[in-house]
Amino acid sequence: MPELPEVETVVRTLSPFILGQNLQEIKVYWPRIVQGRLGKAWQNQKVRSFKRRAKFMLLEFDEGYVSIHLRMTGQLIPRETLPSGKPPHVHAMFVFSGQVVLFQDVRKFGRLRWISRADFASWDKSLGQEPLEKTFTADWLYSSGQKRRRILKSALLDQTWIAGLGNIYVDEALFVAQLHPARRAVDLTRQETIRLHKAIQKVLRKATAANGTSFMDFKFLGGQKGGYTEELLVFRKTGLPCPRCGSPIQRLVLAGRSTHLCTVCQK
DNA sequence: CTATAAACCTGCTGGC
DNA sequence: TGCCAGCAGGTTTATA
Repeated sequence: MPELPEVETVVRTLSPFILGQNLQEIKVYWPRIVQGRLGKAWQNQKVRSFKRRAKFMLLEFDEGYVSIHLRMTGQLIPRETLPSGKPPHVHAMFVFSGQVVLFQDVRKFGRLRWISRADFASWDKSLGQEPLEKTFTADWLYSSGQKRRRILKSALLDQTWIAGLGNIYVDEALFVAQLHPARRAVDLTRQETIRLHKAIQKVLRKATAANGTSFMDFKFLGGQKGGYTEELLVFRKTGLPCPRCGSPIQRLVLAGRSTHLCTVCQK
């Protein structure tokens, strides 16, 4: 559920609550959400920054980072004080000096991890380009695409190539670029690659500005929904008319993922 | 390398 | 109305 625009929205809206605070404690109620060991290098340390990288959120401390991944159904919910009990589906609580943030996740797929400064570079290197950064250019997309023989649907979901796209925005970007998801990255012409590059940035920028897409679960600040749900063009629109040509949107399964497209417009 | 499936979890939906 | 198989936006791991 949370892809780049949703994670960005969480970071933006949650930042004022936690920046500059001291993280006193991380209460963990479902240990499997923790990868490796959280240690205590962050304990009673000031939050230096709170940023997004790919679909991860990073709380930066002097000695490293606490990374948070929401996977499918995770949410971070700010509270002024510690709840008296453990609310349903809350598997961790971040206790800051003047704020509490609940990690709630119905499906328990979300993950927390400590990344020391020493490990950060290799962790960062394992992730692909940030699609809204200046380094993400059409030229880069074209040349790196020459090495990708997989179909676009699968390639664009690969976080080691482009970091932050998920099922929703891959379908939306491919529709805007008028490219069929079963095309292979390596087979795209320069013109097509330029279209894809523009489409990815356009879709992600608009979705981020609208606070993301709320399908079933995504909410930020504990209850607010993303506005991009109203702007979706093809995702979960099976049978509805294509916004460009009016023929019905099709659904198929590619790379094991539900895929929505207009077979007339996307070649 | 690429592709596919299964696993991790729970809740919701649709069909019977 | 009630039950149950199937499905869900993510990622990793195993297997072919």
